Amino acid sequence: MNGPARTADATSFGAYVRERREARRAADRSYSVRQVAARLGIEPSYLSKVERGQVPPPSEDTVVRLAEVLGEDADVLLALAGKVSTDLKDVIRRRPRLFADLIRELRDLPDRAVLRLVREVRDGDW
Amino acid sequence: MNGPARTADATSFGAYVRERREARRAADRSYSVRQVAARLGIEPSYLSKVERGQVPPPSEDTVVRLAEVLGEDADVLLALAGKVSTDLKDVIRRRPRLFADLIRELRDLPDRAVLRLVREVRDGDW
DNA sequence: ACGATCGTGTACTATGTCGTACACGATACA
DNA sequence: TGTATCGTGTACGACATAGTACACGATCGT
Repeated sequence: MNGPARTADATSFGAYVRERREARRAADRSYSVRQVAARLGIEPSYLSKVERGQVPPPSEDTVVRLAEVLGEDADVLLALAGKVSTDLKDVIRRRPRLFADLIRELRDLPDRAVLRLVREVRDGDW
Repeated sequence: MNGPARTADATSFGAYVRERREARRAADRSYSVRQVAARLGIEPSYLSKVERGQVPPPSEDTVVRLAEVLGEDADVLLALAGKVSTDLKDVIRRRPRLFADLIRELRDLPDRAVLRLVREVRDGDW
């Protein structure tokens, strides 16, 4: 049974979104809770509660739209929401043995090693 | 009233589980629906419905226990269930930019290329 | 033959996810 | 000064998830 320790940190997700939205707002008054909510197609009161961590982070779709509106990286925002993009999960699901092994192998390696791998794959002829 | 819980997932997952359980059963009579369900800590009628794809695949925890009982690979069984292990998701969540990039880079590479990478990481001094 | 075990049908439910609907008082600004 | 916009509180709901509980007739082993 999964305990509550596994739930996403609603507070840090919300705080981050609020901070980013407020930053945008300083330059563009249209980044109010109400108008951003309207762009996302959700209720203002709901976005308000999300930003204050009063409710858990929204669904994947909503988080992705939020990232677009705020000009943030969707994968990072999803991570803060305790989620992983469906298209990444699909990659693993299609070849579970291969990708499960690889990811577990890389789990404890430092950023620079993983980064080196990314570049190697991108530049080499694989 | 049970809704339209009919996915292609449910069918192939269930069929696979049934086939594996029956295979075990040929050598060991204790692999009946009832006794396996008892080992998993679930109701026999539920396992029966799962195997016939009448309900969606069980929770991650239950799928993992099922893999143990049947001697199957948990990641593969989870994949058939349309899921990805929480510990793999955690790896991505901790360094989303790094792992999102890497996985997308590897998405369309052939098995052999990914496998080569796994071995390279495992054997080399990273 | 008959009790133990089998697989499965029907009915029901607790909890989680993902929001909506509307009202209210505060604030901005023309 | 008024009205347009603001953020937020309270209440509620639809649908998904992940099962349980129990009964029934079939079948297996001795």
